[in-house]
Amino acid sequence: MSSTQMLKGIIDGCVLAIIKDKEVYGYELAEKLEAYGFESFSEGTIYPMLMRMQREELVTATFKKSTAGPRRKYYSLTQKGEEELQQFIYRWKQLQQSVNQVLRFESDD
Amino acid sequence: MSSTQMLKGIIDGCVLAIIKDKEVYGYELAEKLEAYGFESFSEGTIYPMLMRMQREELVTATFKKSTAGPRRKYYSLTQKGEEELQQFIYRWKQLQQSVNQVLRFESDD
DNA sequence: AATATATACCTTGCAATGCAATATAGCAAA
DNA sequence: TTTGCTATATTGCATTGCAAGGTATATATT
Repeated sequence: MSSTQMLKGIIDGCVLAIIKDKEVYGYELAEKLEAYGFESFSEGTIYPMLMRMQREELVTATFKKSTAGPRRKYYSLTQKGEEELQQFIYRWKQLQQSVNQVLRFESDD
Repeated sequence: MSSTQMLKGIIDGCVLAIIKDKEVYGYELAEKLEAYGFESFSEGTIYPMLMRMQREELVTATFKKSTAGPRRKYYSLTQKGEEELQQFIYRWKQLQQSVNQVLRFESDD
């Protein structure tokens, strides 16, 4: 079992939360996630995910010029994206509760 | 994003924790997981997972007779399985911390 | 005996998604 | 020009959750 498997589906919610706070572009997002302690984040994860979210209308995107390199694609949350985020938060709370309950009796030994 | 995607890789650790507490058979495991609040658990998930764990030598299995149906395949944790469980717990704690930080919960657990 | 019900394990085929590797390109400084 | 950082995108693969379907055992009911 790799660490990456644990992330499946969970990153999505975290990305939505970050975007809600402030519009971001992909490259920036990868750096933020790493700062939050999510290890080993590659562009092969970030960009397909953002494009999928755009396709699902959870986010919108606009290109803006950069003074330090090629243009950046900034993502913002849609109403649908906000709703998805709320649902994620609910599910995350439930998951935490269930997992911690299972692990609790294990640590009682 | 479905609820099932969030489970990827996380169920494994929970199953190891349950098995460590007491040897279980697949059918029983499914019921326990449901009791812990993990919804929608099918045998199409449980059995392939247990067989994979056996292949990876995280668990051992022995058949025992049942008085209420066909024989049961009981699973126990190996040393390797215990080590895997400890690693899962560590990763789970880290994941919780990262996600909760992103979501701006204050995690005291 | 035949049928129904609950228990119990397994397989097939599919869908979702994280990610390494790779490609392309803008911009600035040496 | 070359180097290096910035920035987006694509391809192909591996993993794994799960619905659907199959097989088999034991007990109770008809």
